[in-house]
Amino acid sequence: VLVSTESISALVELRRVQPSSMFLRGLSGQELHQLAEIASLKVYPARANVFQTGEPTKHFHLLLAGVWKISQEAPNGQFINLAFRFPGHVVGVHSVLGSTTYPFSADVIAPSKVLFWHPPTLSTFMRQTANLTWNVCEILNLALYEFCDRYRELMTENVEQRTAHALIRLVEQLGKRKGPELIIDTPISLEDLAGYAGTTLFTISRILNRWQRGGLLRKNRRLLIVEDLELLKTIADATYARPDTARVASAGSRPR
Amino acid sequence: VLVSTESISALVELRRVQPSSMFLRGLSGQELHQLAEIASLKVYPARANVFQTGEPTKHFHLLLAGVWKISQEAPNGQFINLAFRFPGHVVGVHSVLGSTTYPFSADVIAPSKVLFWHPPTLSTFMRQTANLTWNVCEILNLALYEFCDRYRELMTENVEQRTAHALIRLVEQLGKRKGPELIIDTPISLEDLAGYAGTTLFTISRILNRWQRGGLLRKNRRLLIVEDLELLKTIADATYARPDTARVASAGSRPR
DNA sequence: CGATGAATTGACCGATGTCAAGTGGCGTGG
DNA sequence: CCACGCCACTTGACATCGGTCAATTCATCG
Repeated sequence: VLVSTESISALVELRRVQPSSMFLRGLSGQELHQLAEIASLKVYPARANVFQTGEPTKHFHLLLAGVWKISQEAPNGQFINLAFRFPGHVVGVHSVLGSTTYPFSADVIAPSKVLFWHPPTLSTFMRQTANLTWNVCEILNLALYEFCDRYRELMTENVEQRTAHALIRLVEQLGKRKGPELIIDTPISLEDLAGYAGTTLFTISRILNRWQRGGLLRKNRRLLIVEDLELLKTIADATYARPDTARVASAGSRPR
Repeated sequence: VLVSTESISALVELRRVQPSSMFLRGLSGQELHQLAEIASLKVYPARANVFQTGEPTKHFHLLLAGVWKISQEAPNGQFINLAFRFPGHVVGVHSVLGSTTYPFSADVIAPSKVLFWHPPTLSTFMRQTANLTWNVCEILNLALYEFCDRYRELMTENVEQRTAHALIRLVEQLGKRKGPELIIDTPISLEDLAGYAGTTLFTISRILNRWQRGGLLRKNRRLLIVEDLELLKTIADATYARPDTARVASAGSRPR
């Protein structure tokens, strides 16, 4: 049989990300092979736009390397970051379930490599592959959990707590451990962070600087180093009974 | 073969709700029959609690009649309504995906009838029934869409718009058309509404009364009648450029 | 008809968004 | 290699939405 070089490298990539991908969990070598045959490979530079809200759905993506930002623009122009996507994650699940336009935009934050599929083709394959359908169920279920959590946080927590939660989520996904420190070397703008935490870049700026003065983290334009994850978690869960004033990291901030 | 009376009535109920249930869409008579055999039937009175956050997962539910409220309590005691559930909806999808505790509470708002399944049993059946797994995928996908929308709304819209959206969602599900009016005869407390719109019962009270004075709706303790759905939608989508003052339904409200 | 819980209304105020005016680091082009 | 300009970020002043609490009023049910 004919086997294209593209499907060979696709197979190599699939094997490589399988351990870190819910999408590929439990698939047999045979199934990976079939997936690879209908996949294509592509590379994106940083800052590229992959697709925009409202565009007709062209592809289902599996991220192999890099970081993507999934966002929406509100009618008033404000930007909301629904999620960040990392290697092993999929983007555009809705496409295989019959949705014909993208309900959000995807932008490349760190140079990326992806496999992508033609939705109807993948959809057909999924229907024959019980494992794959099940995996998609689990992915959606997990995403739903996360959104419920973030919805509740947005509704009940103050900006500082939400920012802490946002940072924790980020650190868990792309923080590189180095002794007691966690390093994020993907340059995420304050605006992106704000859109993720549900606030404005002004407020984020104030909070991060306050935390920096308090020794919770260090940062510059392209690096963010969390020095005290425990304190961050304390702030995030600060279950103060009521409109409390004793803010953990505010102690010793600016005099007035 | 032996067929219990319970599984017979379960089958009758399954046939009845099938047209309005995403969960049962496309299932064959044979499959419905098998589902019925492993199902149980139960009735709940209004105000009953079905399960609480954190309880071990006992059942997967399919609502046949009535209305349920799915909620969480925030650490500070505030109540959040994640969703209302109506006939044809399922509750506790996470249980068949291996989750062992309920991440939310379910309470009965209007007297209800449900079919329920033992999660591992249903899980096994689902794995053999591609259609069912696919349906669950679509349900989860839709729920995810809704939460993304509500997340964005919570982040970008003011309370009046969010309240409008909440009311629209309610009316679409349980509004009974009567001429130009839409009647909601399920008594939903202001507190429940507040938890659904992401605000407090005080603010909800003020907004509903303002709308009532503006002729958008009428209400009493147990009935809510939307008289002008179009206006409601206008308020919900009010895409005013910036902190605008010309609020649609505020015109002609209280003198001060 | 009284008790109970739900809803109303007012007064207050604080967290956080908005806007304006810097500041500084980085990359590009001369 | 330096200088310029740009863009991301910072910081302050201010306004305001909507949450909090307290005091009533209202309906419904026994």
